[in-house]
Amino acid sequence: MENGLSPLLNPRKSPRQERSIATVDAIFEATIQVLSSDGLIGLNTTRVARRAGVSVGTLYQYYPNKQALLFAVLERHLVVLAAAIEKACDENLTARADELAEAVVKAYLRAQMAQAEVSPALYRISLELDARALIDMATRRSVTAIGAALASAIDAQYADPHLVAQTLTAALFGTVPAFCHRVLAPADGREAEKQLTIMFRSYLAAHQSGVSGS
Amino acid sequence: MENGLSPLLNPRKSPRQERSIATVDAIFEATIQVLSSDGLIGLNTTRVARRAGVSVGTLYQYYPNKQALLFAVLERHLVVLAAAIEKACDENLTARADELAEAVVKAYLRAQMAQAEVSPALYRISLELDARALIDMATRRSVTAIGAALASAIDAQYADPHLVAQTLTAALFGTVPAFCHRVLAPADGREAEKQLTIMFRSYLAAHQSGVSGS
Amino acid sequence: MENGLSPLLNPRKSPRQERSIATVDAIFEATIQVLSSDGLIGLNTTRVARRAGVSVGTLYQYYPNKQALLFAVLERHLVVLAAAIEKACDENLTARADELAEAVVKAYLRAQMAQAEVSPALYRISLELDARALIDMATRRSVTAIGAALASAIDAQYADPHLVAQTLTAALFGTVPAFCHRVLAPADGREAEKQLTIMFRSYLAAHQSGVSGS
Amino acid sequence: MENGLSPLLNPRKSPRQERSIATVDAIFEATIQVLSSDGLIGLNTTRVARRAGVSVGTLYQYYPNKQALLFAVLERHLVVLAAAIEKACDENLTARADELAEAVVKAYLRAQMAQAEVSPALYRISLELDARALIDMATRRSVTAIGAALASAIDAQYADPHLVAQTLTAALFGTVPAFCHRVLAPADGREAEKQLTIMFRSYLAAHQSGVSGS
DNA sequence: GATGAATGAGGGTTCATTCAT
DNA sequence: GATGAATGAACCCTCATTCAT
Repeated sequence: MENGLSPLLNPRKSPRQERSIATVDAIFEATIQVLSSDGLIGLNTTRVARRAGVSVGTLYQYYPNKQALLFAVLERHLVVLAAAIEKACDENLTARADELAEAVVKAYLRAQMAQAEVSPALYRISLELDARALIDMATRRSVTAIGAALASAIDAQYADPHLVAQTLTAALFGTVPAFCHRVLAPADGREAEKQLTIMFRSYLAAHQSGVSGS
Repeated sequence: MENGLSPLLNPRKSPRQERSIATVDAIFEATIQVLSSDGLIGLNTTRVARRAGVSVGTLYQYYPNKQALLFAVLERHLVVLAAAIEKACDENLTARADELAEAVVKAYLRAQMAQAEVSPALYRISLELDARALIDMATRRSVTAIGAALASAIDAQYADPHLVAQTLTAALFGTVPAFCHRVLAPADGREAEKQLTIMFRSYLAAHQSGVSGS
Repeated sequence: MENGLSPLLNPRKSPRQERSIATVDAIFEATIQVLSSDGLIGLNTTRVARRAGVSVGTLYQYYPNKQALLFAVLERHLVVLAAAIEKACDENLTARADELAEAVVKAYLRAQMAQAEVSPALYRISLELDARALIDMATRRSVTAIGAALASAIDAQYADPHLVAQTLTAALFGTVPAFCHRVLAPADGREAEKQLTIMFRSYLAAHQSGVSGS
Repeated sequence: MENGLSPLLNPRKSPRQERSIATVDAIFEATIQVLSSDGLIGLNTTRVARRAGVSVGTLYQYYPNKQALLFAVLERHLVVLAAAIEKACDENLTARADELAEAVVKAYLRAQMAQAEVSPALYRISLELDARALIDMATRRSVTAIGAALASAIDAQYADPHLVAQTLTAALFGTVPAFCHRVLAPADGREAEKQLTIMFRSYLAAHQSGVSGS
């Protein structure tokens, strides 16, 4: 919240506020569009404003600076991802570990795909200075949710569910973008999902039986 | 610490050439330093030149433009990573799958750690336009090496070693940076290595026995 | 002193547009001044902007690059010249050839003199790459106008009025600058006009009688 | 001479001097070649040196700076033109005026054509600061030579042969380049020569009969 | 004398941000 | 509140010229 602006959460609004909100949204969407079509490098405030159908001045009335714009977009992206993982975990609180693995992988990938347009550009942003806080937020939520689900899994005990959750989160937030960026060339989404699911399932299984390598 | 520029590998060199090589190297190292300390956004040719102790003009005598500078750094990084993986695979061509998994994870992480200074910044570069080719090169080498090692593994058959190799490569090139960037906060390198090894081993084991999920 | 930029001829304009127009004109005039005082080599966008009393950024809001600036100035110069010749021809469509010669020479010289400040510098521009199109435009207009006037001249027939028109145009656009640039040192404008008129008249007379040399 | 350097005239030379002369010539020719192929804008000292097969340092040993290089080329060009005109005049000292006209036009055009490669670029140079002196030299020689020839022409008296000579010189040095630069599109050299000759002849004839316009 | 690596001032251009209207 | 013209610092890059070797 302190990082930039997140004006997306006010419940009640006056007519004037409604217009404001429409404007904020227009700018927000324009940012995503410009990001998709021109990339991070091609994104500048003038372009965003034009695409949003407002003037630069107006843009600066709602977002204090360019970073805030990008942070807002990145934030929503990460919030959506985190929420998807949380939902999958909540729905599998008392499921078997392999069902959990499948659910989490599917949820994450579905959320990613839904925002496929922007995500490449967003990864650029997220690596820029100070997005740390946002990413921490998202991964923390993911780790917490997965950890809780593991702790309550019906079929197994984990020595360190937090550690396992961290690993899965890292693999999720790390590997998937790698898949996306055609590291895995022929990998249509389905195949990626399948392989990741296998990997997660077997990793969880390994931890259940207490194997701890090296 | 070779030299980072292809056409400079001649064995005999005049004093003048030596000076050139020293300069190229200085610029190359300065790029890494500036990247580490100021980030990709804070990197500009003037700063790099100053840090290298040369003038901008000199910089442009050896690198045609700013991108070339960044590419050179990224290229060396990726080449080192790919070579490390290849070496690990070669040395485990007739080993068991779990030994291979351990070796590859270890090799990759060691190589990463050795270049820890730069790697955060490099991931920024690699997401910029046109680094595609370099990344393709590195991942292709990784996939090929791992695939070959799997095909010749002593203890198992894989229905699709290439696919498995691709997945591991993606997990490697994707997850590890995520680990690095404190997705996994308390994860010291050791722990990351341990968990990744477990994950890889179990994933390979899953494929050996023919489990294919979903 | 119109405005030098095509899309600004709208009759009604807001205060903001007026400011814009004033700015464009200021930049345009500044370009001419800098060209006159510092020459083509000494002209740079910073200097032009400063002389116009605006910032470089503003300059680039109205002219996409330095060339565009120079082209705008050159274009207006050539348009004025071409218009002057056309007017002289139109007014002498049914005159005698010697009257036409006199009128054309006088019109061209008058137009030149009126812009004497810039013309030296402009000839530098016109020799740079891609001014071809502008010069073609101007000479084409001149050739067409003179050709038409010759074809309708009351006292003579020309075997090839187009060729004659081309020659006169070349002599006009070529010789006069040479005069200007003190090839003809003591030649005040009057004398140049007189001699050129004689030359054109006699050249036309030679063609009337069908003499075709060599 | 004072403008830059003209090291082309030393009659006797030691072996060392011979090598020097070879170098100077190589640089000189390289300048012309670069001028022809890359234009004035594309000409820089490094390129010239490379084309000459020497180092920049060497170039600067023979020419104090870039201007000197260009001046040398321009000077030779103008010297050749002036010499051609002088020769034509000398050979027609006691000829008829129309023969003189023809001879001068032909001589000038021949000389131009012989250097056609460079002349476009040279006109760019000649318009840059301080080529004034060189151009004055050439035109003065032309005016003097033509003036003398007119004064001794067998068939006519001229009230002011100097003025006539100046006009012809201006037309020559001015119109011809205009012809060259396709003001006169279909004008192959022959046609240009023919028309110019007609123009000069008739102009001279007009002056013979004492017509003085306006 | 010859070399070419090094210099660095200077040029063109961009763009985040401001502020008068 | 909205506008968009104006700003100017900062960036990338070039090239005439120098000088240690």
